[in-house]
Amino acid sequence: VSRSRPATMADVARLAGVSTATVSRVLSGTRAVDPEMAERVTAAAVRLDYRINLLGRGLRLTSTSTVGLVLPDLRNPFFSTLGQHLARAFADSEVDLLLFSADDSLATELRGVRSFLGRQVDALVLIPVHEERSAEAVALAASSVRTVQLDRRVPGTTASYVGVSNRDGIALVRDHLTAAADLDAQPVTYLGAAPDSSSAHERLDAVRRGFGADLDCLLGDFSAAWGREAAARVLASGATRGTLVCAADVIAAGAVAHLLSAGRRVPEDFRVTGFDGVGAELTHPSLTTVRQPVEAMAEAIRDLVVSEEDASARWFGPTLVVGGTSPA
Amino acid sequence: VSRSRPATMADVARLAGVSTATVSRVLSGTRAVDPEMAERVTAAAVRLDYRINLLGRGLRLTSTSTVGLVLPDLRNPFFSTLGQHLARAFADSEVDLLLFSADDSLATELRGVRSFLGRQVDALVLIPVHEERSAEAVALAASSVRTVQLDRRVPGTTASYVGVSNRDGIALVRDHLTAAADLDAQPVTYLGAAPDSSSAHERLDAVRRGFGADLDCLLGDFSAAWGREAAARVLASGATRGTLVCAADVIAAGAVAHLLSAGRRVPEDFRVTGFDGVGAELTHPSLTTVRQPVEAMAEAIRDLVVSEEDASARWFGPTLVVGGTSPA
DNA sequence: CTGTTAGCGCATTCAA
DNA sequence: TTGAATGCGCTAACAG
Repeated sequence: VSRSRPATMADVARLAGVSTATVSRVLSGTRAVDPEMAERVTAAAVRLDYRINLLGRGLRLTSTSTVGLVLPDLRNPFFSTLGQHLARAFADSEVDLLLFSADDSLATELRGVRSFLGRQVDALVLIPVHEERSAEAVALAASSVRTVQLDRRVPGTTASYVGVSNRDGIALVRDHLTAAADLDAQPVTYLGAAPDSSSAHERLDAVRRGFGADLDCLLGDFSAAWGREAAARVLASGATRGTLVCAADVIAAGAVAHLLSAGRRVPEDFRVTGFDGVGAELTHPSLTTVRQPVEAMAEAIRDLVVSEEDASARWFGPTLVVGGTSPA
Repeated sequence: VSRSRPATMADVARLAGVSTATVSRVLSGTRAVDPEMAERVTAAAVRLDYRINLLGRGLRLTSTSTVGLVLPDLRNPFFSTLGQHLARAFADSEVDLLLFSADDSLATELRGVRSFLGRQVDALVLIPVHEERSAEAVALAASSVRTVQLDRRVPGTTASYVGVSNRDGIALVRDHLTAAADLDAQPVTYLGAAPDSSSAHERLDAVRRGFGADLDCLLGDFSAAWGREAAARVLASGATRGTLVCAADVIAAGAVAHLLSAGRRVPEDFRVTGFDGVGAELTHPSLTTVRQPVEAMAEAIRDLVVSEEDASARWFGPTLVVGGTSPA
C-alpha cells in the first residue's frame, strides 16, 4: 500500500507536456482538444493514477453536484426505505446523494445540516426530528440551499415538502374497518406516537377526526417495543377484543406479536392495522397497512432538487394494503 | 429567503477590522487571541451569518475530519442497524460520518468509493457488495486512505476487517438445537444466501461443517421474500416437520411467516433459527437467533479509524438469543 | 499576539 | 486550440 502524495493535475500536465488547463479540459470534456494531446493526457493520468480532488473542484465552481439527506434514525425501516429509494433515484443522475443520521438528536441533526452546508451541497433533503424544535435546522438549511422536507415537516418554514396525506391514509383504514364489521363490538384504540413530528401529529388528528374525539389514544414512539407495551396496556385494561389502529408498521408488528404471545387471536379477537407499508412480508398474519408510494416520492424529491422552481408542498395519495390482521 | 453571496472570512475580517488570519484563529480556537479582538470577530461573524466553507478548509489542511461509509443496501435491517450504531459511535467525536448506499450495485459501490476519496475523507468503512467483484473498490479505497471492511470482506486485500465469527455463530445454533432435541426426527435444512458475500460464504461453510456436508441447502438472498419462498420449497418437498437454519433474521422471519400461513406450527412442527440479532421483537414467535455485538463492533471501527496502527482483522464473538421459534 | 504572504487543487478567464 | 495567470476560501509559516 503505497501512500505517496496523490497526483494532481499539475503532475499530469508535467508528464504529458501540456498545461494544467489542457488537462482540465481533457478530463472534464468541457472543451474540444486536439485528439493527440488528449491521448497523451489520459495516458499520463492513468500512469500517475490521477484522481480528481473534489475539494479543489468544488471550491472553484459554485456547484458540488452533491445532495445531502439528514434523517432521524436509520433503524426505523420506513426511513431507511426512504433513504434507499432516494439513493436509487439519484443513482442515474450526476449528483451524489450523501446521508447523515441525526440519531434522533436535535443537536446532531443541526450538526448534520451544518456539515452539509459547509461542504457546499447543492441541495438538502431533511426528515426533521421534531415538528417544532427542528425549526432552526430547517431554517438554516433553507436559508442557504434548496431544501426539501420529506415525510415530516416543520410548519412555517419556506422549505418544500414531500409526503403522504395522513388524513387520507387514516380514512382508508377507517373505511376498511367500518365496512368489514361492527366497530362497537370491537372498540378502537389508537396506538400512536407522541405528536413530536408532523406525521405523528397529523395521524393523531386524523384518527380523532375519523373515529371520534373521545377515541382511546396510547402515545409512545415509532418502535416495535412501544407496540408491544401498548398492546400489553390494552390487555391490562381488561379488553378481550378490539381494534388497534397503529401509527406505523413497526408499532403494529410489536402489538401483534404481544397479542399472539398473550394467547389472543388476530384478527378474530383483535384487529390491527399499520401505516407506511414497509416490511409487511416479515410477519404472520401479514399486516393490513397504508402503503406510502415511496418510489414516486423519491422521484419527486429528485425532481424538486434539480428544478429551479419555488418552494412547494406535495402530498401523495396512500393506498390500502389488506393483510391478515383485519377481516377481509 | 435571502440567498446573497455567503460571507467569507475576508468579509468578517473587514467588518471586524482585523486580518483573515486572526479570524481563522478566533473561529477555530487554535491560538490565543486578544479577548477584545476575539469579541469583535465573533460579533462580526454572527452579524454576517458567517459559516465556514469546509472545502476551503479541507483543501488547505490534509484532513477533512470525515469518514465515509459505503454499504450495499439500506433496507437490509442489519446494515442499517450497523450504520446507525456507527453514526452514534462518531456522534461524540469531531469527525463526521457520511453514508452512501451502493444499491447492491458494483458500479454504484465503486462510484461511492471514488466520491468519498475525491472528497478527501480521512477514512473509509466498507461493507463490500461482493466477495470477489468488490475487490476493485476495496483496493482503490485501501490504496488511498485508511480503510476498514465491516461484516463482509474481500479476501486478499490489505484493508482491516471487523466482523463476527460466523463459524462460532453457527456452532451456537447447532449446539442449541442438538441439545434440545433429536435432529434426525426434525431434519435440518439450511435457508441461506448465495455465497456472493463473505458472510454468506462463511455461514454456508460453517453449516456444512457443523451439520454435515450433505446438508440440504437452499440458497437465495438476504430477504424475507426469499425466506418465504424457501420455506414454500421445503413444504413442497413433502416435509411435515424439520429444522430450518437461516442465514439471516429476515430470511427466518419470512420462513416463519410462510410456515404459519401454511398452517404449520412453530416450533412444534418446524424449528427456525436466524442470524444477526436485529428485529427479533417484530415477530411472534420471537426468533431464536445469533446476536452480533453491533455496538462493540461500531466502537472497534471508530477506534480503528482514528488509530495509526497497521491493518488488522478482528472477529467478535456472537451470542445466542433463544426465542420462541426453537425448543427452550 | 497580529498581519502579511503563500499555496492547497482546480476551472476559467484572457491572450496568443 | 493552447498556455499563462487568476482566484475560489481557508490555515500555516513567518516576521514583526
